[in-house]
Amino acid sequence: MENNNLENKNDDMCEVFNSHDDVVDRVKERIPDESEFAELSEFFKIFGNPTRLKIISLLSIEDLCVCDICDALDLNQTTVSNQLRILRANNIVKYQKEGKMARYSLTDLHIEMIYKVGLEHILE
Amino acid sequence: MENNNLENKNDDMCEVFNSHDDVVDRVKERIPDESEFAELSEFFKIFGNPTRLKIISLLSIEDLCVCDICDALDLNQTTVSNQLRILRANNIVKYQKEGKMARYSLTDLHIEMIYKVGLEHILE
DNA sequence: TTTTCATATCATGACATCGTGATATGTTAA
DNA sequence: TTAACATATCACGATGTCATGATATGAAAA
Repeated sequence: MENNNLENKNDDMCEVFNSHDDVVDRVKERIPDESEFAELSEFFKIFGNPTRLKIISLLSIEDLCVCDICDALDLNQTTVSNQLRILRANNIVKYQKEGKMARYSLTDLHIEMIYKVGLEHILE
Repeated sequence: MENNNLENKNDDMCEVFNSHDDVVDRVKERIPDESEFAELSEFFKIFGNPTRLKIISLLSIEDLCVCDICDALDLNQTTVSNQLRILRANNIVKYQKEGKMARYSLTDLHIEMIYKVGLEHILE
């Protein structure tokens, strides 16, 4: 079917090599589905903000309470709290209450890996 | 200086343990500077879009020309070309011209690693 | 109880990003 | 040449995200 040289696609691009249909069919089978790309892009969006990256960076060194994060980054409490909420909602940080304090930490090693590989990439 | 019990910070948070000043000083020293966070967040922003992730996903399987990407993802050419430009500008894909075609590939293994660790994270 | 402190949530205006139509560029074929 | 094709760029309206001020919650101290 794919080498039928009169069989056309909807659009009119790239008919130069008819092997392309094979390539396209082959790679289409091997990628995740729509909903996984949606979820994954939401996940990576979280890393796309300097404030959140700073928080991730701090927590990759040690667990901290909200006020220490504010202090270390010189950011106001609303900003930090809002970003922590987003980080929490996306399963990137977790926390435990200790009296009136909330001690935050990274959810798992994936987070640290992604952060570090990214940093390596831009520094090379 | 940091244990002076009358020395206050600008805001009035978290004076419960005076050990916190030490913690803050310690972690502050170990994080990248402002410009690196800015650059890194721009880098990760690129992963925060499903269309770009799909392109990255395809190219992690094999190198492809623009029209094959359009075809495999069922996206119009403008969309793909625009996203490829962004991917190129952020050093995530590279390409070589072959006649009128442009064959795209991932810049390096960092990209594939980040993509795959992210996928692993959301699938667990 | 009242106050203070640590943190969370809500609302909002400034700004960024998305997909896409229109159009340009550059290459090959006729 | 001219036509067809593969790809790139521009412009723009719709939508999303950001930091922050105002305010709420809830725990411990007074």
